Amino acid sequence: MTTIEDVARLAGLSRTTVSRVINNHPYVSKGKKKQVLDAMDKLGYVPNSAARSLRNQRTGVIAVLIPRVMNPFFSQLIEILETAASEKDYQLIICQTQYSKKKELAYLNLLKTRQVDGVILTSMANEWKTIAPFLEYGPIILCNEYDEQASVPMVFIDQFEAGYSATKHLIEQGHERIAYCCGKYTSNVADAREEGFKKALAEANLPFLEEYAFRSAFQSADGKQVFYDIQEMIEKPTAIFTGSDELAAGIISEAKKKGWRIPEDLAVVGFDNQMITELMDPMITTIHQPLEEMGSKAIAVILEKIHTKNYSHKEIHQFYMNLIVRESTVARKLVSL
Amino acid sequence: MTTIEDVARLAGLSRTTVSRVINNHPYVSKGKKKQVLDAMDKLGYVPNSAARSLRNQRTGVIAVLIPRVMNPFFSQLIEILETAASEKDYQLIICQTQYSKKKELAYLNLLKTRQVDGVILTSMANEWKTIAPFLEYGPIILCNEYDEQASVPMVFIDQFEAGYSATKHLIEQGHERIAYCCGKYTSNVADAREEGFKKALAEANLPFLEEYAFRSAFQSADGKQVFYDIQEMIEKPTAIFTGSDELAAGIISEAKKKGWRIPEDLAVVGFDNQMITELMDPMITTIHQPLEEMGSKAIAVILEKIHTKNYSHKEIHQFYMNLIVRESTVARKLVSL
DNA sequence: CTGAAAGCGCTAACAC
DNA sequence: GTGTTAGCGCTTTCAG
Repeated sequence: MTTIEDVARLAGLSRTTVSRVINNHPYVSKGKKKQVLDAMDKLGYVPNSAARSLRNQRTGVIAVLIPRVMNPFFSQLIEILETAASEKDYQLIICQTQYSKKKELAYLNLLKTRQVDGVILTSMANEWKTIAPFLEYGPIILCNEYDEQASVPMVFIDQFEAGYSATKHLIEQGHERIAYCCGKYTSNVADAREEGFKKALAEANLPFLEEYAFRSAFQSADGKQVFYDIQEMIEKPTAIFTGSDELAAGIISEAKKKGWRIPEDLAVVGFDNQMITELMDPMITTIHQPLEEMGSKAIAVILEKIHTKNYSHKEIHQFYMNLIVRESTVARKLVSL
Repeated sequence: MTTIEDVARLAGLSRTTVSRVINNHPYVSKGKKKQVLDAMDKLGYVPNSAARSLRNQRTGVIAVLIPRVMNPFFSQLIEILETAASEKDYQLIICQTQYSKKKELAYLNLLKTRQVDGVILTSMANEWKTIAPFLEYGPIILCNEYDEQASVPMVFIDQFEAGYSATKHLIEQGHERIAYCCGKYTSNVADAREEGFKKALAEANLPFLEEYAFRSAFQSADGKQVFYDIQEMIEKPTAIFTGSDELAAGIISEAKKKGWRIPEDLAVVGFDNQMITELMDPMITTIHQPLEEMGSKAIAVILEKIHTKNYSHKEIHQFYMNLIVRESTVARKLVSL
């Protein structure tokens, strides 16, 4: 392993001067700078990052805690965060919590061990008061999550509005029996959606029926089950609002296999505007989130926190979504193209 | 920040003893061990990982180089690798190369800077001879990729057989004009598939037609374009072998929109057995890879390399895939359930 | 069984 | 402009 010492020796200069060149400090004469650069080049020298971290008390790494990488929504978020971070010369380390409180805490420990400069939580398994103590060791921000209690920056979309506008759209199509189907993992997120859903119903004087509420559906496989449950009902809903596109796709796919027509027999709204919404037949009406903007904002915000070292400060960065109407809610001939 | 020194002071012992407790060394008396543990507990002490890395010359981190996180195949692979690594107390850092040679090299530098103990390449943008020099700094293995030249462990499936069996299946359905559609990014992978494809054709005395070969299609959007190209042909293929399920889904979705019947007008084979194969209508015939096994093997192999420090040694760990026949190649009533 | 001391590779006062 | 030196927090000889 070649060290700064080797470079200094070969260049006939001190470690300090070499260090100054590495870090682009001023006050190094042109000639010596070149000597250093040449020596570094000849030796193929690269600074040891553990030594730098130890010395500088910073790592250049940010941890992103994510429930599951395979969830397309989250993998898209990772991609965006990674791109934004790498522009700022920060590495991301991806940590899968699998919705486990224990794993989440284990990964928050990265902050304590100084393995990372900050943590981005994209979902919260623990309560805020359990997480708060980690703020002593570095910044934590929420991206795609909201918590009333949390005293940190939060980047998220208005889930209430999302639930509201999707439901309103269904009501405008003449539906009166509308089911609600949304996983409860991102706790507060799901709650806000449900509030929006309820508000739209209330405005139209429609009742919220508990038997039409499915609150533990996450993936496409769960969508299948939801469809079976609906199929068993005496008085079936004619439309359903779902918390993710895969869920919607699962319901649609299974419904079609059983001979249901979409949207005539069941109108379905997805969430996230993933690729699959345009591949399915019918194409899925969904909610589009401005993920790119959210991702860039999240990185900008956490870097700012890292630099200012003021971690405990509530900040709201709210974004707006929009409804994209496709065939799964509006009979094909009526879709505006 | 609380250090080992603080713990030692509070426990009334030396740093050495504390270190011994942390690292579970023998020869620490029960009483003193308890004193140390109590002090650590009281201070909420956690060892600084940069200091440990510097001292131990190991980081406990492995880099996974991946073209794009959003590609469901790769995100599935990440999930599996992450799970396997975390069982062994290793962190994964996910690096998106975006198929760029430059980015790939930049990330290989993590090995030089000692930020990671090893690198898993899931795809190669550069030639092996460009990558080889990095072996001086730590182990590199290929997972899901193969290279004749590479002198390192390689974990992959028999892509030749995959291409062969999928094509043979199409031929058995009576097809004589079969198109080939596979992105070329994972260079050797695609080549092997193509060889298998050609062999199956040759065995059936069918010609390989260059105009039926699409070699730069990756995502579902590319699938659309491929379909348009096919639509323009005078003599259209009646079946198509594709390199990914999204590609297949893109083709099917677009074909249906133009009124084609699948598989009657065009039979389609996907690759990877992703979720989407069962959501589409028709469900997609595809190739299933034993990804779990590959991922576990990859982690086991790289950990072994990290420990033995013998990096330059070719090892073949080949896995077998199997064809899953669904509706996109066999008319619905004939699918065996 | 326990501790003193050296040093992993790097950077930043501080002197000159 | 440049060099000397003192650590960052940890582990590991080596000596007792």
